[in-house]
Order: sequence, then structure tokens, then C-alpha cells
Amino acid sequence: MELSFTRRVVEILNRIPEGQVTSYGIVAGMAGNPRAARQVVRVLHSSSKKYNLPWHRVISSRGYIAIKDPAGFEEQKALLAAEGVFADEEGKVKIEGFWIGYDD
DNA sequence: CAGCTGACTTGGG
DNA sequence: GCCCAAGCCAGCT
Repeated sequence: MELSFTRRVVEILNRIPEGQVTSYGIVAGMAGNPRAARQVVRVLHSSSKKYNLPWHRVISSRGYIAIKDPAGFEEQKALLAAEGVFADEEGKVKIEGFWIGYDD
């Protein structure tokens, strides 16, 4: 059956391996619509805590942390660092490439 | 029902 | 490679 786009995004987020990061657009693409990156953002806002999602493993396609709120920004950096993924003050994540869903 | 929103993406200069 | 402008989608008010 067809789950809503949002629901699928939740499923995908739960499958992102530790130490890996992906972009909003990629998640959107895996969920079925590459153009719905903004919708992915909504999911993180509405269901991140509710579903215990690894929202910190999702960054912008440029490889930067995209959070506006400074507190959340720092929090994401910390969470990523805990998994071995480091980012500098600019929020630029130092990683080779994005997770594209194969590992699972 | 129409409009707004948002932690984005891509293309062009 | 950096900055700016326009585009896009699904859920909410």
C-alpha cells in the first residue's frame, strides 16, 4: 500500500546508518519525489522526536548543516561528532560522500 | 477551499 | 567556487 510521502521519509530516516549522512534531496528522492526536499524538512520538524529519528544525519546537498537555529546547529554538530562525522564552525561536514541507501 | 510555510535544490552570472 | 533568484512539494492554518 502507498504510505504518504511523509511516512516514507520517516522510514528512510530510520535506516540511515551511523556515521553516514545524506541530503534532504536524496531522502526525498528515495521517498519517491526528488523535488520534495522541503517536505523532508517538515517531517523532521513534526516527527523527529516523535519517531526518534536521526535527523542529525541529514544535511544540505552542499555538505553543510542547514539548521537556522544556532542551538540546533550546535546540537547536530555534537551528535555527528559522536558518530565520527565532524564539521567545522561553518557547518561544513567533512565526509567523502552521501549515503544513498545501499547498506541496508 | 486558498494561501502560507520551510533545517532545500538547481541554474545562471 | 561563491552569491542570488526562482522553483517545487506536501502538510497546516
